[in-house]
Amino acid sequence: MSDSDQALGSSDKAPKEAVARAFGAGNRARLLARYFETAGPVTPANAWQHVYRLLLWIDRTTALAHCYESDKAQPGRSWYARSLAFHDWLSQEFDLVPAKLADEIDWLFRQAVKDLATRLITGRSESYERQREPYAGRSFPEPGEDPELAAIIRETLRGWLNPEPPAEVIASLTRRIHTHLSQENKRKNLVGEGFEDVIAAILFRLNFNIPLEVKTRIALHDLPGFHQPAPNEKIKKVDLGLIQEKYRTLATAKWSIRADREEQFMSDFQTYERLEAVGQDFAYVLITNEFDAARLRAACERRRQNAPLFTHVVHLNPAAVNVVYREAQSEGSAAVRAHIENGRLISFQKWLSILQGASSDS
DNA sequence: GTCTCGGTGGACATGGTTCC
DNA sequence: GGAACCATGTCCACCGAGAC
Repeated sequence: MSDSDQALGSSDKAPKEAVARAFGAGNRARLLARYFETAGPVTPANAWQHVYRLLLWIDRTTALAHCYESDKAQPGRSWYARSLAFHDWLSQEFDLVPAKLADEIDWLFRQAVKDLATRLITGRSESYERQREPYAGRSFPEPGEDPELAAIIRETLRGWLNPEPPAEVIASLTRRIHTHLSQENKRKNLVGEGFEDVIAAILFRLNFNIPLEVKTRIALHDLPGFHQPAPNEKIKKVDLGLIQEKYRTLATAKWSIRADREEQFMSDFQTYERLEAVGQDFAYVLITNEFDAARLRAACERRRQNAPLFTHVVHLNPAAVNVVYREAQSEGSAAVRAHIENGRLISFQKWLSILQGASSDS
């Protein structure tokens, strides 16, 4: 357990219902409440750090903070240099040596994985034993057994293993390796709705000149001033619905952006516009941690009729984007730098300050 | 002409939630 | 309990530009 784990009280025992869905909304809410109990004050200036401490992770293949797809970030490829720059910048921001950054981020996932491990240990003895009972005594392989991996382990460590470990020890080791690697696949679930939850948790802890109501994953028609959809029409949900007196902000939170998701932005907005019921403006905001210049540029420049599609395009920290592209000469990177400079791509801090009613930098 | 590299986007895997 | 849907990252193929 790292120092930060101890500081944040990770020894709390997870309730059964939370452990049953370690990555579900209930357990996320429980873990977030625990994190913020001891995480210190939340301000617009440090909000991005809380998001990174909770959600950002280390790419296992590069051992660097993740800022782009793993296959593009392998040593020798262009995003490896950018990942190094990002890792270096973040380590400095957190006042850490680069090797220690891993201990200070990814808190939510690491805690959820602990709860998942609890479930696996306690849950296997019941259903697992029942399922295997008809095949008992017939030499069926155990889950996680991997003869090829076992052979690699034996071959690599042959000179250091005397005597050679028993087969069941090697099998136990391969099972642990498989479990460790498969956990990474579960991260997607946490980064998805977890990003919305973390933003909401931060908003709950800030003060606003005009009181702010925050709703996550709310049906559009449950926000004030929007019609119900037609009976045969699917209910439209909003990642984050914010209400300040009569002003409504519909925010879409995407940790990263893909082309297919870009298409959704326009169709979502068209639905919001069509179902708007009171003839008043609403804000449409994109909050992201995307680093790809082309995707950020597209989000900044996308238009509907005669206006930008998004009222604000918000990046967790545009300074990190500048660091990543500091040596890039491409048209896309130049466009993104220009969008940061002219205020089209704003920081999470800036957006929170706008919501607080202090539109100047704070 | 061939190779390498960066950019792009479709297909897919995984797991949570909702609905029936 | 299962199907459908939604979220994400990864895998993979393709394309175009530039170097040789």
